[in-house]
Amino acid sequence: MTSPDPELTSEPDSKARLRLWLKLLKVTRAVEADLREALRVEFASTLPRFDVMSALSRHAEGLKMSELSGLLKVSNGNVTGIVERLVEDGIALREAVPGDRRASRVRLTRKGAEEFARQASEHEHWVNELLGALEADEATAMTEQLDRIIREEAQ
Amino acid sequence: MTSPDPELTSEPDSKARLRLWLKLLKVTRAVEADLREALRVEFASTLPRFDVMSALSRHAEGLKMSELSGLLKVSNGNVTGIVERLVEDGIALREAVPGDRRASRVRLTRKGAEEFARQASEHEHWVNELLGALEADEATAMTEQLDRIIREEAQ
DNA sequence: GCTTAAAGGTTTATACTTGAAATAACCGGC
DNA sequence: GCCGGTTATTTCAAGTATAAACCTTTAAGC
Repeated sequence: MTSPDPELTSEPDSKARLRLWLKLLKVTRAVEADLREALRVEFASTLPRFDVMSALSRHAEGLKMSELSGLLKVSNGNVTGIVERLVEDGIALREAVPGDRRASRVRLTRKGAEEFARQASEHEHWVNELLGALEADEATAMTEQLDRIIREEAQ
Repeated sequence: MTSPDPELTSEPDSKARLRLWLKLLKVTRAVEADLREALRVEFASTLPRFDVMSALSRHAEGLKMSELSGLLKVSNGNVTGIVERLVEDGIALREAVPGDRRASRVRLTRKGAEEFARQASEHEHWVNELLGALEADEATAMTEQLDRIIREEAQ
């Protein structure tokens, strides 16, 4: 178990980070796939819809389209279609913004809020199972490390 | 800094895992967005194409469509379209599998292999910068923790 | 040989995603 | 009041993604 000769084995740190990236991608995709499947089976819904509903539920007063796309970090044109379908399904509604005829404010309907409450509860349960390999304190520590990546990038 | 009264503050572990999941998603999406942008600007390519090329480069003998979709964990019909475009661009080619007229084997052309070599080198460099907030040993430790999630899930 | 089941792929319908272009409304100065 | 630039949003084209239906081909029983 001696430390190997650095001259012979020194591997650039970039390899360790590359492996981490590939593993991050793998975990995220695997968990996403499970969540998507669960949403589909249990609620006949999708992950993007859940994400939009989640953002709206945290802002009962409603969000402008651009605020929504900003929060979710997706393109502007993207939310147009998702909100469109949510409105068709009676989950969300759009209201005019007084004083600005360009913008509209999106918020959950009562039905949408109730529906999200049900889904969010199940969602938390699913995530808890999927990430159950980590103890709560490990999860918290990893969250903080990941936060450093976010902050470094933001600059 | 005393430990708070558990009766009042005890928060289920599921909240810690949920926060971790949201952060995982945030980091992965942020890094993916940067990599996609870089691939687009530098090589006029996309992440899915890079992923397929990467898988093919690790299997010079070629891969069947189903092997490819299995490795990348994407749907079967998905790779059909991506490979189609790679073939159009002279990056990949399909050959018949002797003894099985259903299957075909996909592999990189010489041009494709050269192109991938260039892209992979840059890719590693980008990832190294994007995850630079973590030291190599931290990255390695996190990779192992993530691996536990994968293994638990696989059961 | 014939039937049936399974495997390998493509096609289809639908949804999500991006970046870029288009549309419309606002806002400042003049 | 008009002009030019900015802002809010939608539309568009192309690509990515899934699940489900479908078509061949292969393999297994009998």
